[in-house]
Amino acid sequence: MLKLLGEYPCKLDNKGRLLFPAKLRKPLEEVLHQGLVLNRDIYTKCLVLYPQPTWEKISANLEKMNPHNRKHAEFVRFFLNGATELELDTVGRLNIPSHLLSYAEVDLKKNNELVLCGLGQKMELWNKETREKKFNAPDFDFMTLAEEVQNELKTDQ
Amino acid sequence: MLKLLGEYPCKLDNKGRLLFPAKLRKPLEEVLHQGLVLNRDIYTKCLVLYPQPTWEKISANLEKMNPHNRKHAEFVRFFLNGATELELDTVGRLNIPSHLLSYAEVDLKKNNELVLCGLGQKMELWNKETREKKFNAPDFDFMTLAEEVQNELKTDQ
DNA sequence: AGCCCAAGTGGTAAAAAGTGGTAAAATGTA
DNA sequence: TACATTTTACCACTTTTTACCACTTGGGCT
Repeated sequence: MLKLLGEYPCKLDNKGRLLFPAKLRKPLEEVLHQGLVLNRDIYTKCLVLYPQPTWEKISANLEKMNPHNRKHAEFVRFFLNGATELELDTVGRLNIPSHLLSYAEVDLKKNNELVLCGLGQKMELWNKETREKKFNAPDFDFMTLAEEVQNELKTDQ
Repeated sequence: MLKLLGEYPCKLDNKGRLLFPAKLRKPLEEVLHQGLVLNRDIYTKCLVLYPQPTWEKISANLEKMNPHNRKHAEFVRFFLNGATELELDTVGRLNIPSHLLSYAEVDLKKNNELVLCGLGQKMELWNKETREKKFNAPDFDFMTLAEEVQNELKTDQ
């Protein structure tokens, strides 16, 4: 069972390739040869990186959608459009398609600093700047969020 | 059953590694080989160090969250991002990621004195200075806090 | 078609950072 | 005081990262 945790700074080289952090390679050893799938995040301007086993669960869910329901079809279309299969090259670099980079607000000319974050079964890839802005934004109040979520959980039970 | 108690001063070496206090190693003997998880505290600028068994309880709660509820997703994102699995090296040192150090207001260049506190099933790691300021702050009134908490407990029951 | 340029790919070497360990100093204990 | 443990400071080694370089491929132009 994968449990990816933590934040890892990483950079793009001048050709737009991401050097995958060594520390994240270790917990992924088992599954890395099966490849990775990179996709847009649905709700925020970041990318999601799925190890193949996790991606398979996601796909399985998509299969359940009804292709004759227009909403469902539309969702699947959008969702699958961004997804790309990737592999680390021999040196441990990921070649990220430019349309995904731009979705994550990365402009190679301006900044090349990203953050890769573990989220259990998957990872998120953020533009460092975007991420910092998000967490430092005046309306981002983690404490209140935490309280609310905890209370919802309690009453759910 | 773990019951970690007490305050232990400790220091970072020049590489940012924390020398784990010998006195805390003993009560943890049983679980130390299973590893530790370090995370940001939700409500204050300190870090929380969970022995693996405690962390598992926490994770189990996170699993209950609904990934399609944006609030829940946001909470999980922020919470898991900070968490990192750690192990003591052969000499008993903990390698703390720099983004966690800075969350706890530790700047390696300026100060390297921390305090590790036992809190039953978990531990807290504080910047010594931050902690002293907190407890000495004029608006920190432990007696009143205690009264309030006790009363809330009574009415809850 | 042949040539040239640009972009993409794969790789290497040097620099930097991280890791593991040891020896000496300091502290605590019998 | 002498001993044992803990902590500090430092060193050497390994790994990771950075910055380059060179080769291939494909497209456009003459």
